Amino acid sequence: MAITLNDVAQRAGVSRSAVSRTFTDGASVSKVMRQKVEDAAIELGYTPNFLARSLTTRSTKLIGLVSDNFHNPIFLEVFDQFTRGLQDRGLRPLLVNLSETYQASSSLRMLQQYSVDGVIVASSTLPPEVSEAFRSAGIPVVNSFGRFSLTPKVDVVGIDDEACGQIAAETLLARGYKRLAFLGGPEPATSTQSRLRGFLAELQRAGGSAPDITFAEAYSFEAGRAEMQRLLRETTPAEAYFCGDDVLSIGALSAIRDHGLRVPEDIGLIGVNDMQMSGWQNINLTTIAQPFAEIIQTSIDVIVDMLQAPKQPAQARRLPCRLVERGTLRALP
Amino acid sequence: MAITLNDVAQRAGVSRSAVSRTFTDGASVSKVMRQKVEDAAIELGYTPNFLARSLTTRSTKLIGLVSDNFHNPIFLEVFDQFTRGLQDRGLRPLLVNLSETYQASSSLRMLQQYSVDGVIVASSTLPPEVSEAFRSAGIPVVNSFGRFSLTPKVDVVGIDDEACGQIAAETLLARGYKRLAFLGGPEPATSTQSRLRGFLAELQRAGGSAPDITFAEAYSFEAGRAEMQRLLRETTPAEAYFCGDDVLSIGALSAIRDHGLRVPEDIGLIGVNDMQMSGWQNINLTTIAQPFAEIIQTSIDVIVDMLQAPKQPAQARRLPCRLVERGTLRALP
DNA sequence: TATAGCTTTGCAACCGGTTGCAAAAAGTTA
DNA sequence: TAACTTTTTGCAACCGGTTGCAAAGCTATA
Repeated sequence: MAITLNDVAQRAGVSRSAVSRTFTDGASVSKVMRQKVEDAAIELGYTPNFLARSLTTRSTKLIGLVSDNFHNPIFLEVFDQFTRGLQDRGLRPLLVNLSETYQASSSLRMLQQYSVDGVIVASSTLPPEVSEAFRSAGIPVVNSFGRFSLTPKVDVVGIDDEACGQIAAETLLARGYKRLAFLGGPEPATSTQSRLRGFLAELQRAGGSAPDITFAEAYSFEAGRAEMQRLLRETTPAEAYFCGDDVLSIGALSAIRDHGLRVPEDIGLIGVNDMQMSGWQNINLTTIAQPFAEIIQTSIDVIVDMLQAPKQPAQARRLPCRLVERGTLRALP
Repeated sequence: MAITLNDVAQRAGVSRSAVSRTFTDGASVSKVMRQKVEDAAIELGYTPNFLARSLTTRSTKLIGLVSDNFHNPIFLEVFDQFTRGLQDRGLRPLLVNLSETYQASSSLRMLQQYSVDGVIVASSTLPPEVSEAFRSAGIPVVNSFGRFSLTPKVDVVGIDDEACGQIAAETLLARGYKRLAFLGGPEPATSTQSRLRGFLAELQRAGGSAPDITFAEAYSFEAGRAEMQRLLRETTPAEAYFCGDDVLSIGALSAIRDHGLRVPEDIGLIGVNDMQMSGWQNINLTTIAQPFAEIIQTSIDVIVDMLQAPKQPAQARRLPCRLVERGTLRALP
């Protein structure tokens, strides 16, 4: 069915090697030979088979892109940028959806079977063991949006969660808020814990009073809304909430407004992520932006470097966040 | 580096074929042979190389998943379901982002080079030529969310756009709206045109008056907002708008509210899609739901069937939409 | 126990490429 | 033109598997 090297060789009246060399850059072929081969190839509509090639070259240009986050709208932007970035470098994303029905271990075996050149684990919630399994199987791996560590077992590119908490505290204090609260993402997540730590540290440093601390069940609208509803029902609300992420904030926002209170007049909110939707005028959320583009670009750079020179010591990179001021906090005095 | 068939054969003291047969179902191996091989395989940590296998079996289990829609939040749900559905059937999605920088033709060549078993084009906006190119290259292809045709060149699974327009008209008329308007997606898209056709036909049938007709630049919040702002500025607004999709509706909604008007009291809105966000309480959009799960499931079924029995005549499937009533239309009288 | 029939196994060729090596061709220099 | 380099080319082995075929091993039957 498909046209192969042999067909082209025969057609052009040359050896198989000649054809192969024409399609491998850096190989030695004379002008006239190249011409003959290319003519035949075009005539037959030949394209080399990458997978057959990979058997000898040991490079498939396939990159496993594994994630468990197919619900937070921010990840559509993430996938967009990853796929484009990889494509631009001639790499192909093999997408793995690590939902509960699909075991992490079987994804390792699967990606091994497809001889992926590397793996990008794009998730802030998957346990580090997932990434580590790839590394110990000898597959280059980078954990995007992973947690920072001074002694990482795997390359990590993420944000500085503590600094993020610190920015939140600074921002809220600067606007004169006194009774603050932390409405975190899932409690066990270390990103949640790190942000809380940075938040508390800055409050203490600046002499602010201790905040209320609660956690939502998940990074989702419903979870944010439910937790805020509970808070409004069962507690005296704080003046301002530092929320685990934007989608959580939007859930909280809807609960507050439904409860008849106004944002930012009665309650202030600040999120994390700066997803596209947060800039929509009907949401207009003040938030701490993650540098998505840089994280993704860096992750790809790291993987590409590993393809050339494998097994450097693992390194964790922290990229800075920045405040994006919109309409859910009162103005600076 | 990696463990191969040879290593296992040697370890187990059997022929290469024996090992191969142990790992191909339906092949003939005795119990004791299987035991020997499996022991050796486990000992060495062997997994067969799918790509080498594909060379002879002519099946990679790779499915190209190509889309150009990495901005509409609905597509995260789409990717989620596609990846899971494919995984469940042992297929692997090779993701292709067909943004403008990446030519459709080069994606065909690329997917050919990787010998994908089939291709799913998940897009309502890509021209049919994209899918057709795959088919004429002999690659099984299905166009999900594509436009219906009585004589399709390619298998299509989508919604009945005309029926969708009809539902919108019926719904608005039933609620007593008189001055209706159509705020479509990009004008050239045939889905837009079909919905408009269905909308107009039903209005005419029911004796409604002719609606205002305008189009947004894209399926995006900004485009919906901009177009609605223009309408509010330059025209007398209609009583209710049938919008091209949900994200467009949300943009329009924000423009209306910013303009000091209320929804649904002053202006009614109905969208298309029923994305998750449309159910959020702070949006609460009345909309016409696309049966995403069914479209995706059917698309996968179609592709899987084609893998078994290639080259049936192409068929276009239309799945029904249904109204989801929320809060952006006034109640039934 | 000999024979027929079925199952299991190994050999060797093949899938579609790449690549080391040596022979052939082309280009230099004297 | 001869001798020496350098470049180009084809051969054959290899990448990691599968598979048709025939030989070997078993089981069942007479």
